Amino acid sequence: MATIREIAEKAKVSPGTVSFVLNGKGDQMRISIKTQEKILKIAKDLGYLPSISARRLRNSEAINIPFITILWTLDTRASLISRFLQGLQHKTLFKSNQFEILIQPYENGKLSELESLRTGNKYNGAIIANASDKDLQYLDNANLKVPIVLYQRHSDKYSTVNVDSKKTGLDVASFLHIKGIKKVGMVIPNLSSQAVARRSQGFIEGIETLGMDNTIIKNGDFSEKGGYEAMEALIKASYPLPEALFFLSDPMAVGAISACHEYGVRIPDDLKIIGHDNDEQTPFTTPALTTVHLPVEEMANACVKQLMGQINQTISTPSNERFETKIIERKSC
Amino acid sequence: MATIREIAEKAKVSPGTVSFVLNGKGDQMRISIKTQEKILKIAKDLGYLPSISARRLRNSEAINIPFITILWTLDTRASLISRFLQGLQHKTLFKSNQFEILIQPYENGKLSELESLRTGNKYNGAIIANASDKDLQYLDNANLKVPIVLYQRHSDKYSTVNVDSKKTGLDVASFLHIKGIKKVGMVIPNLSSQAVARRSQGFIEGIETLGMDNTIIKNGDFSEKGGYEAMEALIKASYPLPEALFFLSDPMAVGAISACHEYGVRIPDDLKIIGHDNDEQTPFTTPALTTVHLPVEEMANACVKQLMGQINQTISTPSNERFETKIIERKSC
DNA sequence: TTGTACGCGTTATCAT
DNA sequence: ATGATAACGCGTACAA
Repeated sequence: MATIREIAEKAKVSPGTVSFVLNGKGDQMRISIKTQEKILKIAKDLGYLPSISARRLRNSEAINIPFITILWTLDTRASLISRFLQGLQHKTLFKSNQFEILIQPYENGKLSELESLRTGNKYNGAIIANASDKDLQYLDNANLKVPIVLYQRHSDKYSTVNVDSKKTGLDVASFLHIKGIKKVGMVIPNLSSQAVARRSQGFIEGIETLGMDNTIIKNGDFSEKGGYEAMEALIKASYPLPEALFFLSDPMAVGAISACHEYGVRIPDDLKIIGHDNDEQTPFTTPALTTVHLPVEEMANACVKQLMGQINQTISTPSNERFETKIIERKSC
Repeated sequence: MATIREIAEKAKVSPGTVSFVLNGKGDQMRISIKTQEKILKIAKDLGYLPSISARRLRNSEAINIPFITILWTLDTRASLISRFLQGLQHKTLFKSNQFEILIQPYENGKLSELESLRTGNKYNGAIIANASDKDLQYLDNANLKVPIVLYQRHSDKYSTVNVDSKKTGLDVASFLHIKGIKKVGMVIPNLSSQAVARRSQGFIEGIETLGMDNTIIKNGDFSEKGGYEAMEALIKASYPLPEALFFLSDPMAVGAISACHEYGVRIPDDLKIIGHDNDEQTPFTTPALTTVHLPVEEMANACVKQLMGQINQTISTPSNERFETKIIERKSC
């Protein structure tokens, strides 16, 4: 709140003197001890906070490096952000110092409350990681000042980096069909997500086209715990288990495997399980988890490249970059 | 690189006009279409990048909010950063908008190359997540302009948020001793980390004091893969397995469990396993992993609070805040 | 020690 | 109808 000029006024010295003292150059500039102490005390009393913006503005003999922000919701799966950042580590994107990364959390559905997207006074571009349908609707009507890239979402207005989630669902259905499976199920985390919705839709469509039986289970939590509880409920229910279950996130599948061990359900003999994401831990479950590889790291890279292109004005029309998912067959299915 | 004034010069208009046009207020301000197009073209040709610093400086009728940066090495375990950020989500730290989070990666051992710690022109304070011994040595002699907090490290010069890693090692040794175990082993990731070194040291000391046998295995990788490979090598070696193994990270323990299943080593009957961190997945391994709970989330909070205190100048002397680890007993040991 | 110009974008006031 | 001028925000550094 307090500025150097305010401090200068109170201390009856010039702004320059205050700057020198606060930067530890007091002795070097031969400012008297008394003055220095006075200045330091006033700064402390006023809770002086140096303005980074002013410093940057002034000191930037260096180049003006763009700020990129990652907008992610507080309920985003933890592993996403870490894989996302890991993706940026490679390809020397980070090391090249072409941009700075800012993390901006926001509440699901409240993207509209983020003034900074409209004023553009916090970053040069934004990657929006997990927009809910409500947020997407806001974006469709909004007039933003900064370029954005949507991760794992579709849009006609903005650039996106995405996979064909519907195709993924179809692929999984087909994968199960080829194995001769007739009765299948899907466990869906209970959240408003375009990707999850399309994946489910594709799966259901595939199931129906291929003439298989389907059970859908909704569960509130995409974590290990959610998967465990969904699996437990299924086991305890009176009707028999399907032959295979598709979990829409790997942590859920991991939780489910645990529940199966607990209740004596053998995988893959009694029940086959397939997850989604190809998280780092999945080759090491018992049995190793068959899952859908989501190229998060590559997509993270693509997001940054897209965004940098827009920021540098070398890209002007929104593009939809699409990556391929791939089923990684291991032991669980 | 290019500024509004440069564009103005080339377009033979005033800076204000350029600003209006680039912000989409051209029509509103009744700037002629031709002028607008000219300005936009020049801006594009020059690759104009708005200076966020200048915007912030100008627009901040709002308060000056401190920037906090998280300095993390490119080889930091991925789960750390995600649990760290998760920790900040709670306690409404994030939501309160008291600060902004910047992510700054750096190469292990090259903290000294980060100019921003000395110039203070990028952030008001830094949390250093995984300083190597070399980095700590640099910090000990350095004269920084911004306050810092060290996570999981000890220092007499700076504030730290830490656990007693040596005590953790002792605790684990004692825990195993109480179970009547005589022959134990420890699998250590091969990296220069104060925390890992102290944990090992405590464990070895405990083992010796309690008169147990010890085997130490060094492995290059703290991931699931590293644990799997270490375990595989142990199983294939000619000498018999110890009764219990202490893995210095949970992912390693998860990998080891997988290897045990693969080779028919029964846990906990043939071999007991204890991990470290209490990562989210550990209750869901088979058998559930006994591990040491590291309160990452609480520590993350403490880091921010410490740092904010220093930034606001309400805290001036470095403090060492210490948290407790706790053994979470499950089925694997 | 002081005075002051500077870095850059914004915007209210003023001028054809 | 079209646009110019200049003050401002805040810390820094050079000349005096």
